[in-house]
Amino acid sequence: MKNRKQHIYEEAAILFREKGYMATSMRELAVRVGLEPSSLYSHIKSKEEILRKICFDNARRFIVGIEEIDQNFLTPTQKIEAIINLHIEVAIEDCTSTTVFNDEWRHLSEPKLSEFLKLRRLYEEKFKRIITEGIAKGQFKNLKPSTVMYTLLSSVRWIHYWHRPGKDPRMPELKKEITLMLMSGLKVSH
Amino acid sequence: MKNRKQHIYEEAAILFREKGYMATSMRELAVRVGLEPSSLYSHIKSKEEILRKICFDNARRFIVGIEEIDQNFLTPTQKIEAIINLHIEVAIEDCTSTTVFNDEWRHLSEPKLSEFLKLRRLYEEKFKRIITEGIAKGQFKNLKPSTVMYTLLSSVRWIHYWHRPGKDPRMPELKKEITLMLMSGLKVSH
DNA sequence: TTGCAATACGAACACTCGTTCGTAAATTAA
DNA sequence: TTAATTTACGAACGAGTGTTCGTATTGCAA
Repeated sequence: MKNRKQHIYEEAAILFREKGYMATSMRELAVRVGLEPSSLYSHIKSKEEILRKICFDNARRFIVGIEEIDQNFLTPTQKIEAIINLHIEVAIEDCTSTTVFNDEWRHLSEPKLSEFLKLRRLYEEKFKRIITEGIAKGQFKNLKPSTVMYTLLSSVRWIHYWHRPGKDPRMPELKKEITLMLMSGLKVSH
Repeated sequence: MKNRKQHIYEEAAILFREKGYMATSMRELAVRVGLEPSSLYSHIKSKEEILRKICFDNARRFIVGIEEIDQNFLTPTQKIEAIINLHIEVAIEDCTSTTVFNDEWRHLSEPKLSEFLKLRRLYEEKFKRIITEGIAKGQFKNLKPSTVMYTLLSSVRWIHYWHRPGKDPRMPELKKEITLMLMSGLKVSH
């Protein structure tokens, strides 16, 4: 039983995904980890601490991701394509915590909730700036940037939901198809 | 205070949307309705009954909607466009119950849960059949129908989340932009 | 081996949950 | 009016919640 702490986080992410944060009890989590409920608290401070870690780890991941993409010398088209691929990759590789990150963050309590929303707004601003640039350069259709962004961000959110953990050989194909569809919806038609 | 029952359903939908089904207590709902907790049970049988009504009313609405669209003499392109518009309209017109329908159905208990999932599968089959037809007729890109469907269904799901109840004059524009973006991602490029 | 820190446990606490029940008030029908 | 039905209430029940605490047990360094 090496690294119990991480084991707890992983099983919690699975449970939070399966039943939601609120419907998951610490007693249930304890069973999955193979401990008594009280023993969990030798490793973690609270239930919400688990949620916090999952949410902020994911937030950081996406912010680092978009910053790396943004500082490369790429066209707006290439940047958006890279961002879409980032979302697909994370959703497939770590679908449990992606679900939690997407759907359970609202159960964070203040002040962590505001902190999380601030990070998300930061990410969205970067995203929108790239879209605006693409429109200005005539590469993208002239649509409201926030509409484009929300539509793109939403459209990949079924993956983590439908995807089962484990390797799937059809992943590269899936990625290609989604990217093709979304990008040709975004780019100007000639 | 006419029609208390409906008032309860409406306030419940708002609360379920705000905090989620699990995080909403009957005592909280009672405050919103202006009753004591126990008095709620003069009108409803249980908390889950409320969730059931919201989920199945919405399911029916979409199934009726897609059937009406499907039996008209329309091209696959026109049908998918109509379905996308249906989703956008419902999301804007009744964003509270749409949120519940989308995110809280999993808290239904058996056998209602299976019943709900059966309805959803029915809807998805109809949806996929139209996509398959569109591909066969050379109107749509040759992509996996389920990938197309999930991407389309997901991509409109930010609306009910972001939209605030009440009339919004920018709605027709929003609808046009989303439809344009999604349809040009779906259709073959010439 | 001894000593110390990390880990595990059982019991229990304070609280919230959805719901029930007997009864009183309000509304409607006669 | 009276009689019957619907609606509202306060109190309470039983179950489940996250968490704490004192105390064992374990694993590891000296």
